[in-house]
Amino acid sequence: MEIYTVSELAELAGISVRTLHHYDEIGLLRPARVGDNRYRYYGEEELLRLQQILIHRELGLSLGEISAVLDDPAFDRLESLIKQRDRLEAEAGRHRRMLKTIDRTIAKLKGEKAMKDTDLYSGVVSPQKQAEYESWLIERYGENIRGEIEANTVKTQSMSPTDHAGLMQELKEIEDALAQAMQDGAPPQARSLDPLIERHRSWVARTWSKPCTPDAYANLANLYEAHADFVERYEAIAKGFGAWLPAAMQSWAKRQEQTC
Amino acid sequence: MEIYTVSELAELAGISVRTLHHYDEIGLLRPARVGDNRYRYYGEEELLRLQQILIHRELGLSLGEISAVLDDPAFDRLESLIKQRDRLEAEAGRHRRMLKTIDRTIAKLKGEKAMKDTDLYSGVVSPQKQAEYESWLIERYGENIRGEIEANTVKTQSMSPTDHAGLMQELKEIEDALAQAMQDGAPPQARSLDPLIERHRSWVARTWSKPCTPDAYANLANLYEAHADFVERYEAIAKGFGAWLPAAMQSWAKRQEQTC
DNA sequence: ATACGCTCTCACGCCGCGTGAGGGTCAAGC
DNA sequence: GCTTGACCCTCACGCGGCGTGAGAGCGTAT
Repeated sequence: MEIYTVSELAELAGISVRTLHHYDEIGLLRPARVGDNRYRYYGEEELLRLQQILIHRELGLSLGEISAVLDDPAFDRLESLIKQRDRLEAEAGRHRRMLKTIDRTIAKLKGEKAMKDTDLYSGVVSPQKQAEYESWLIERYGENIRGEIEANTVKTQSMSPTDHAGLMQELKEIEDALAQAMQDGAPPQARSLDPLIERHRSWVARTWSKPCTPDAYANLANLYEAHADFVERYEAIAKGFGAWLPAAMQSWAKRQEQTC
Repeated sequence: MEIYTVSELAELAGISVRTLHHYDEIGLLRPARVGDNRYRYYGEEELLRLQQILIHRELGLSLGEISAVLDDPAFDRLESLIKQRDRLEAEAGRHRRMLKTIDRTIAKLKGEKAMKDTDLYSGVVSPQKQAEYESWLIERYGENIRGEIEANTVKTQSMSPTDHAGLMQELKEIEDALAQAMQDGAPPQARSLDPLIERHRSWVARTWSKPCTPDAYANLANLYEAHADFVERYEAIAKGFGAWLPAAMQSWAKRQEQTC
């Protein structure tokens, strides 16, 4: 059994002694033993836990989240990874929008184009703020549906035509596949739909700049169901699809929550 | 000429009023005018400056750095924007790579769950651990190492159980011999180890589909040293082997490079 | 007049530690 | 046994980038 002092473990892991003290303070990584002299001693197990901590830290989790994750006996690595994936995708989307914004700003500086003030900020806004804004929208879709649509168009306008077309093409493919499934007689609750619904959710996650949780996804389904514009749009794809799709989405979301 | 109050500008930019106050406090973004009532009023110019600030902030500059950059009289907006664009693209690339890595890890974890019943033989590390390990590796050591990992796992996965078992048997023999040498008191730098180390390198070369140069071999040693799974694995063979083996590998690699 | 929303200025709190200050502990050498 | 120097400890403040009140003034509509 190997035993490490603070500085040994710190050097091994490439972190500072202070960091180990801190992790002890907040109960994230306790020493295996503490001597009479109050020296901290760590063993193999703590080394492994520290590795886990550092991995999650690199992926951008806060220390609180990490300790929750690691101390959850039913810690699901898969779920955790999927969460990370959604975060990354949202980030990537933000980056794409920022790129477009910068390009347009460059164009403006060169005097080639005029730009509206609101356009200056598309993509530049902080992720938290935008996330807040969007979840707010979804919570209150009923009264603010126009705002939502407006925000959406502003957003998509800030994309290049080719990007936008590609995104729409992808959405169309997913929707067509879902409509086909419906026409083949699949009930909205069918588990066989899961891969398609997952693709759909993933697409949505990319256009939002916040993680699309099952909960949020279910809210989106409600929105689809409640608003005539959306119903119309989906009915145009296939008869009954305007009701079937939200049902499928809600069914999927429910199952996700149950398995949590 | 447009004039904005704090809350107007904040909403436009997707930031908080407090943030504008803060930027005023630290002199990063001063209002165009301040009324008798001490209200802050911003104009077009401030709007543009705020955009610059937010872009730079997104790119990870501190507010101090941003103000230094923006207040440099030789500051060229166009040039700066182009630089930011480049950095942004690099960031986006990193994100894409991380996404891929996570996807691969997810795929593997899902495969593992589905095939849990058909758990034929245990490899070097459990596939679950390995999946996690790979994403960590790529985070730490970059994209270039991915090819090697990929080739490695693909190869071992595509092998018949008997072949795989044979390979593992051979590896075990080499490692046991090395561990024996260590326990007999050989320091990692001993030249007498060369034949064994060469056998080891040769084994590695066979499992990689890429040439295993001394340099690559030294990198592998670093990995062995850095990751707890490997350390654990080698410590299980013999106490201290987890540190000794990488040292021996590195020593060998160093000598190879000198003789070149 | 009064109510409501916007604005202001303090001023403390949060995270993830860095960076001392001030003092004990341990092994080695004189 | 005594010093030296390298460790270790516990406070405790500081930083950056704001969030989040509290308490008070301003502006406009009814």
